[in-house]
Amino acid sequence: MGTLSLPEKICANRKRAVEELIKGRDAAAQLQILLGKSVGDRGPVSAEGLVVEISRSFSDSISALMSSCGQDCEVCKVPATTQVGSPSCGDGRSVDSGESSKMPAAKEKRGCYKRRKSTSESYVKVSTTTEDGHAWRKYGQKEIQNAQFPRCYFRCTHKHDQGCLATKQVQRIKEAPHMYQTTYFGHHTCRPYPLNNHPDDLQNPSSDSDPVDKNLLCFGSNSITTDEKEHQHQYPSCRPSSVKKEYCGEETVQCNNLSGDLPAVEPIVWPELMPLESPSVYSSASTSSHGFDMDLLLESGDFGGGFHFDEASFF
DNA sequence: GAAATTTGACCAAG
DNA sequence: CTTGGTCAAATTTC
Repeated sequence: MGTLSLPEKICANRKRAVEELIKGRDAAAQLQILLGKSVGDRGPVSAEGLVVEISRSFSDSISALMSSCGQDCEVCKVPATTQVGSPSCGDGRSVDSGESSKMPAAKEKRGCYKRRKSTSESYVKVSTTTEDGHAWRKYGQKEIQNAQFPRCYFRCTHKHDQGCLATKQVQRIKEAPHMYQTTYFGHHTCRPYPLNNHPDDLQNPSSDSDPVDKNLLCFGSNSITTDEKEHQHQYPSCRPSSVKKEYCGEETVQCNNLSGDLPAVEPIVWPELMPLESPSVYSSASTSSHGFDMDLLLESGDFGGGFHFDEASFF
């Protein structure tokens, strides 16, 4: 250490990151294929092993990238374009007063908002459930081109009473209809529910807890540090008591209390997320390697319930 | 009656 | 022009 100049060190780290990402990608592709097979048809490679490999590769690459740039590294900053929580997104209403000048009377018109840029701060979670411990309110649904299932749009229930701008989009995955891809935008600034209000729960978010954190990879939002993520998910309620109707299902993964006795994998299913047509024919994995992109699939059911995903292996 | 969901319309981005 | 994200009135649920 110390023998390399800074540019050399950055280059080396970058190379390492690329290698790790490639491995991760390949492992993810294999896992994707595996998940498309029946349980008894897995061949020599176990899904469990692949997940571990994926996790390790991604965390290695992340750490490599993190270590290769200082805090001022431009690459690691949030894209300057859109920042969730800014007046231009989250809630489209509060949009862009400059542009509203061409609007008659702001509030009269519907759809007066600015569309979120794809580069805005977001992260994706793929799970058999859409439960995440927060209370959401559905505000829209849309048929998406080339998607078998409609996409549902949710915003934080506390948008109005607490001004929480968090939103999410839920879409069933065409290649795996029992899985949901949930894209989160913005941070929860609300205090969801005083359920069991353990002060520890509120003040010590690191108490491992967050079902989301354990399983998601953050993309696009390079600005979300671990601390921020912990803050943003500091209410790790795994219990449906905190949830409204939309959380009638069960948590299948990543609860802090899921030590062993996992519930049967039975995803929450909104009727509107049901297939528009029978998903009897899955697309071949080769056509969809981009569909999952970097999303990490973790389904407890595939791990026989005994597999505990260790956060430590992640970061 | 209040709160949540549904659904058609509106509008911006591409 | 097409597609996707959001709004808000109407409807449903509790």
